[in-house]
Amino acid sequence: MTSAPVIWWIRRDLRLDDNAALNAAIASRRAIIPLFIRDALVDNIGAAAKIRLEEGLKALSRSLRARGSKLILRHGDAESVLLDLAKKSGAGMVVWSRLYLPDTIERDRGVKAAVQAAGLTARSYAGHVLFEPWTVQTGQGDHYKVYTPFWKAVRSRDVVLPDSAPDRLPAPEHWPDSDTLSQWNLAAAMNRGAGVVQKHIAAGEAAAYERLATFLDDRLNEYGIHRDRLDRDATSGMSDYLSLGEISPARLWHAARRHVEEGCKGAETYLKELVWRDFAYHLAYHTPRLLTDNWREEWSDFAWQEDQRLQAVKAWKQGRTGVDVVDAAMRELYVTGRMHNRARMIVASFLTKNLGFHWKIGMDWFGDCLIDWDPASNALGWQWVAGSGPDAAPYFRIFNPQTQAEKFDPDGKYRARWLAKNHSDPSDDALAFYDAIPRSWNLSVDDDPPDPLVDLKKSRTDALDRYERFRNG
DNA sequence: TGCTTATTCGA
DNA sequence: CGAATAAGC
Repeated sequence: MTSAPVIWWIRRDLRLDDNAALNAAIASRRAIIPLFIRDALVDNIGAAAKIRLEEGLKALSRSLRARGSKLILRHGDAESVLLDLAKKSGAGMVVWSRLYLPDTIERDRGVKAAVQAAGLTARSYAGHVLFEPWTVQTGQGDHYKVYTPFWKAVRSRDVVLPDSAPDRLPAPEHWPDSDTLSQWNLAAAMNRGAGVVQKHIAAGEAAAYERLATFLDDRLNEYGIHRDRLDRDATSGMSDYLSLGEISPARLWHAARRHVEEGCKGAETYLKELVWRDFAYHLAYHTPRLLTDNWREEWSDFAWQEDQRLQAVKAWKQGRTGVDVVDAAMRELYVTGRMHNRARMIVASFLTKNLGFHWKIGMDWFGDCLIDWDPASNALGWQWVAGSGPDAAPYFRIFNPQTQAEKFDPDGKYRARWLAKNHSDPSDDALAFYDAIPRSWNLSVDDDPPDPLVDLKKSRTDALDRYERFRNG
């Protein structure tokens, strides 16, 4: 290859399959320099997400090597890194997959302008979502604010059929310098046993497809029935792969659509869940305050609990609320970096309703602990539960954790798995929590089980009273 | 993608 | 008298 190389700027598309930016680079018949930049936006992600990113980068790096290529790592301001690398490598073009959150849009706009001003070609491509936010509109030309009409608007749409991964990526004559992952030490952000979370991660495209195949073969048919069960492995498990783009939503869409056509019962339900992710991006794009503030602006008057009860927040984070299903879920989060979707709703309702704390407190904790961290989905989820978001229920919904546990963990298996209490022989997972926590928490497996932080009945009526006061101004 | 209370149903 | 159902939040 003698012509100027093209830089494939990798951000949240750690995949070779179905990657329009990569395919454009290949179509250009130039040498490709795969580049990941650790910039301020990367530095800002949570501790668990950083560990997950490190594992994802390792997997991508291996996969690139197997195809005669190499992952180049650089840190610093994206614009300067790109311009510097382009200059030193003689690259004439930069390609990337588009992202849709305000901070990434702002960064990418600046980068595109700077790259073009330097005389290079900059091209961006779709792929992180199924439907780019500006492509879904109501009859009035507005954006959708309620899920069901959004779903109806997109359910029959065509999604471009994914391209498969290239066998080889043309390499440049000289590889530019690269940082190393050990230099970056992304795990250092975690002030606790990173190894515990790491053990639960299976990063990379190959792992994603393995999990997907199992899901499609063994679980999709019953997905509609079992997906809410805390005590079963009945969910897709695709969220962390989607978060880093190790699998494309289009790939999942087509897999599920094929199963719908084959009469698979749960496939439609799964498609709906996949489209919720798009809906979240869509709303975050059109109303960015979704990510940081109450989507319903009148909620700024809501009387959240004040700081004097922060002990309760601490207990929530540490899985010591004394409400078993809540504590089990919070420990699952801390140990694995994941939490069952149904459990996310239960703990969110408990924090925002029973304890009365602002949803942002919970969202920030999720941001620090989740390996599948996705700002749009999380903001939508937390605001949906709190009641401050779009598509809210016409009533003030308060989950009863006890009822939820009986419905979705009828034999108590989920609770027993994550809680050591009342068991002479606690599970490995329950014990792992004590390896994962920082010493400063000062907790021991021999501690007495905590008393319930609040009475469920009273905290419910208190929450309803707060809501009534808010509604009546 | 809920919960509670009141009411009806059916043994 | 417990289970199913309906209404209202």
